[in-house]
Amino acid sequence: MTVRLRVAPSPTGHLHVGTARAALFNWLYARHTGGSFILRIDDTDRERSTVEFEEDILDSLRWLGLDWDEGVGVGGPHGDYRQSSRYERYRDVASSLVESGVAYYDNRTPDELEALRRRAVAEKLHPAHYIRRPATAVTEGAIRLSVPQEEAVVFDDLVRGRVSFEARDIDDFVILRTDGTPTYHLASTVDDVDYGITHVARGEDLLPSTPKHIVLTRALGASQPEYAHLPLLFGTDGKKLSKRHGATSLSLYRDEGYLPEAVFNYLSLLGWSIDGDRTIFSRDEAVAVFDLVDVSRNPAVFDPDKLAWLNGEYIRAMEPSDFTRSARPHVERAVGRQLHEEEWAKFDTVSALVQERTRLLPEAGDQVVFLFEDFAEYDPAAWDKVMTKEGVAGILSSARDRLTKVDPWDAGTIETALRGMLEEMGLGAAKGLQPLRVAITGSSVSPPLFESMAALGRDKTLERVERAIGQLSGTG
RNA sequence: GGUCCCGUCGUCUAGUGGUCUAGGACGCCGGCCUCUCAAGCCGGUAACGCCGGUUCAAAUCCGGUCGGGACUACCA
Repeated sequence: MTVRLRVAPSPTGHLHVGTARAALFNWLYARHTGGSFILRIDDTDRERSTVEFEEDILDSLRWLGLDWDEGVGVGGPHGDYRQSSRYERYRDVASSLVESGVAYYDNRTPDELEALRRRAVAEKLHPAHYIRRPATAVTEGAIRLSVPQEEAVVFDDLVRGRVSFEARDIDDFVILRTDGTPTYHLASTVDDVDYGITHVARGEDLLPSTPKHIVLTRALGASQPEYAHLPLLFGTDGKKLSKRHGATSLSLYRDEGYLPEAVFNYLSLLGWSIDGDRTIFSRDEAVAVFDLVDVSRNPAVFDPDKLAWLNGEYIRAMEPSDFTRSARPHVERAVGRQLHEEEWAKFDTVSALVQERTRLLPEAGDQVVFLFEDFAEYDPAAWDKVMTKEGVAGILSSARDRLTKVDPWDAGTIETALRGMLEEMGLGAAKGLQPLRVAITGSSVSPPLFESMAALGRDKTLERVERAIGQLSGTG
């Protein structure tokens, strides 16, 4: 039998990194086994579901490189793979379960149900203890599944091993609401059965719901899928990852210039490892060895620092031309306007230098703004640290004189001239060059100086050296 | 409270009775290199929650304990 897995996000928000990680593991296992990966959209919450979020989810999945074989957007033998299209199917299933006697109508009010729960708790019983089929049958209201009380529900979870729930702890849960809409348990289970899902790999938060799904699956006369409950993702405070922890939507990472390969690699490391000592590996390498049984049981803390480091590794590994192209939007964003061809040519001359110094693409922009716009003011800390020292004015004016004569204007010639100056003045490179860096970039941190000057051009370079001299003498 | 899950460096993890005075990675600290910053290289920091038991031998098996988490809806 071929393996079939699915991911079933709700379009009530952007694709969450936790959902993305679950999708990733499903995808890895499908690809590893040569099975199918299916995208279903669980949009039964009509109030909060939007087409924009659905689009965002599809885009994010594609961006991550998780292609699906069936489902929303690509079709397949099971309709459009949206739960909102299957209400009739869910109602039919619920009524037939009532007919066969394994489900029943319940028109008790929330207050009555609450009273039953309180009573059970007061008697130190499971809250669900008294929520069972009422003595007298009714023919309206919500529909509950009658959970068989004889035996425990036991299953072998691929990541957790044997898990067991006492039947008496499983309440007769609602499968169809009074308004005729399905609950998550019904819709999800019916879909898994109808779509022939063989492996359900999802977040551990659904572990307590699994016995319900198993009981329902049996009631439907279907065979039970394998379950794999993946460890949850936590924020740095040890709590389930949520909005409070900052960036939790995948599209945000895309917009902030993370590389999909890096995010893929990082996410795969959360709860899984390819072996004892490799951290960086390709999709194909992961596909080759991935197995759900190797997934870790403990929750993983999402560490933005490590993701950033990994992203830097991937950026440095890029083809220089790919980097240049990827960096462009970020450069324009940092500069605050579009650049023309001549300016791009300048950027190209320092692109490789910038690439080595970039972890996150937006940093590439920050490093080169000085090439295209005059900075408004010097970084105060940089100025205090390097420009207030003895002899700085002399360095600047001497450099100005030398730079005026540099010909041709390229990094090598500039370096020769400036190093000649350093030697003549008896200055160390660090001491003699930092003032020039601050003068032309406004900052004490920048790409290498000679290349920066070469890209900036002679006129601008001299202009900025003059500006610094003026500032020093108090007339700037 | 109840049910269930989890417990190796700050973090992600390797480890399935001896090869573990516990390995790799991020971070952090120090050094080298160096025009700054990165990168690179070298070195360092730091963990088997605790208590019992089984065994010649336990991070690995068992029990208990403590701690954390998820769930506990006519949300998903």
